[in-house]
Amino acid sequence: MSAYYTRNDRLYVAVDCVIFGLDHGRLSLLLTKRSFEPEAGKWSLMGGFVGREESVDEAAARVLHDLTGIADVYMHQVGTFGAVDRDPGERVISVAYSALVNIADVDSAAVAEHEAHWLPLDELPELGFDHPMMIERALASLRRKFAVEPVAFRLLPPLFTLSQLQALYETVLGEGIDKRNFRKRVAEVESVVATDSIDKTGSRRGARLYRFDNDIYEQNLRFKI
Amino acid sequence: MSAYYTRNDRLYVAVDCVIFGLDHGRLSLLLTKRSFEPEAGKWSLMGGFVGREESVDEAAARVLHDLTGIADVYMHQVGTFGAVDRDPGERVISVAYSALVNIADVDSAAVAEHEAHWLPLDELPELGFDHPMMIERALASLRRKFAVEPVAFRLLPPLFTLSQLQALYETVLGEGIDKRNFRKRVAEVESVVATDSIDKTGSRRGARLYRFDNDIYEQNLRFKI
DNA sequence: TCAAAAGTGTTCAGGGTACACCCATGG
DNA sequence: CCATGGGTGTACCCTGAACACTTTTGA
Repeated sequence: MSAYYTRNDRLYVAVDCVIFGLDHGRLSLLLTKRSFEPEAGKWSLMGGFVGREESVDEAAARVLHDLTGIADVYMHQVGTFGAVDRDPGERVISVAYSALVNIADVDSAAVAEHEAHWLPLDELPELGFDHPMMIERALASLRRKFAVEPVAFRLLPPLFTLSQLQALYETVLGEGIDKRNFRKRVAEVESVVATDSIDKTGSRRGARLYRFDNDIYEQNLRFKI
Repeated sequence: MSAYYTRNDRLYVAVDCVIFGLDHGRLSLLLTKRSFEPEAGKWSLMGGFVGREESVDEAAARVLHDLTGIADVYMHQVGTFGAVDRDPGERVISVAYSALVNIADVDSAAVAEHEAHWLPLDELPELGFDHPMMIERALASLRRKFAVEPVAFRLLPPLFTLSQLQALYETVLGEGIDKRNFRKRVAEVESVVATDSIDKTGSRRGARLYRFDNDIYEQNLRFKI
């Protein structure tokens, strides 16, 4: 360990996870009720400190894994929040991450242990710290991603109906979509493939189930270059 | 000062600035040759540590101001780089910022004092740390911004020709643009206004000078809502 | 007079959007 | 038999891309 930098300050660095999931068709966040100071009693994003021996990305993955039991989750940085007074207790800089999970994969015991709950985005409670800002930014970047990458399928179960897919797009993009135009577009995407299964839970008639094929998606990507 | 977090590690937090400028028509970066360890002798982005009493954004603005003498520069976060071994000397987490400046505004004395130089993007020297990755990410986000916001004008002098503007777009987007189509598009943008001045330095015939009117831009924005 | 950059319109194709009705089934 | 969600095709418009020649003037 060298002394190049000894004149400078060391600061606490934390990560906070904005965890998106689709709960009964509603876009939701996994939030916990804080049981300790500061901001005890308020809802907040799940967070943790970055240790000396782990990268920031690793810290985020660790926090998410502790809470949900899932590894290898799709995460990306939303931004770093570094206002001097953002944490009333101490000077803490936080790197916010956004994560997309399929709710069925979540270990409900781990979630219960942390007193975490899925709360729909359009009915969020009051949140502590600068977490509302983080969520806003995460949502904005989610919208952008939706327009470019096939991230929707990370929120959906392996088999899904086109109505579920459309509803998800409508929620995230915040606007209605014409059913025929939507299906026309999906039909042109080879990586969304029809299966032989039918979902009978959503309607009397039953709806065909589709799956997302990542191999096909990546092949088509390569082809474009 | 409380003791909520005393069990956790404190880390050095730095900022690094990817400073874009247009030098003789070429998109360039302001880089310095490091005179001290670690990575002494290599070129690097201009950086500095975040102090306990300043926000991360403030630290970035301070570093940029020290080097260029400019305040109120357009900056935004590119991302946080937190690999454990990214700095060979110590554990340092760095938040990269991108800045767009008009080269004429730069205080050349301050720049010289820091042994900084404008180096064209397509002829970059070997850089230390993970700075190449930061530059790559900054460039990607610059391209995205160019497609959405009128950021080009932050790199150009107050008066510019359409050829200069087109050349800048071509450099940043990395592809040629048809002159007539480009001018047609610009003509539809009310915030780019023709002036009565003519630039005689670039051609025998002379080219009309244009300016960007931010008020008009913002009025049109409001109108769209 | 000529080199060098400035400036100027039209045509066409493809993608995006608007729009309304029949189908299958369980209760 | 009917309520409920599933599923399907067409016409039009508008944006984006391709494309080449004339103008001005300093040297």
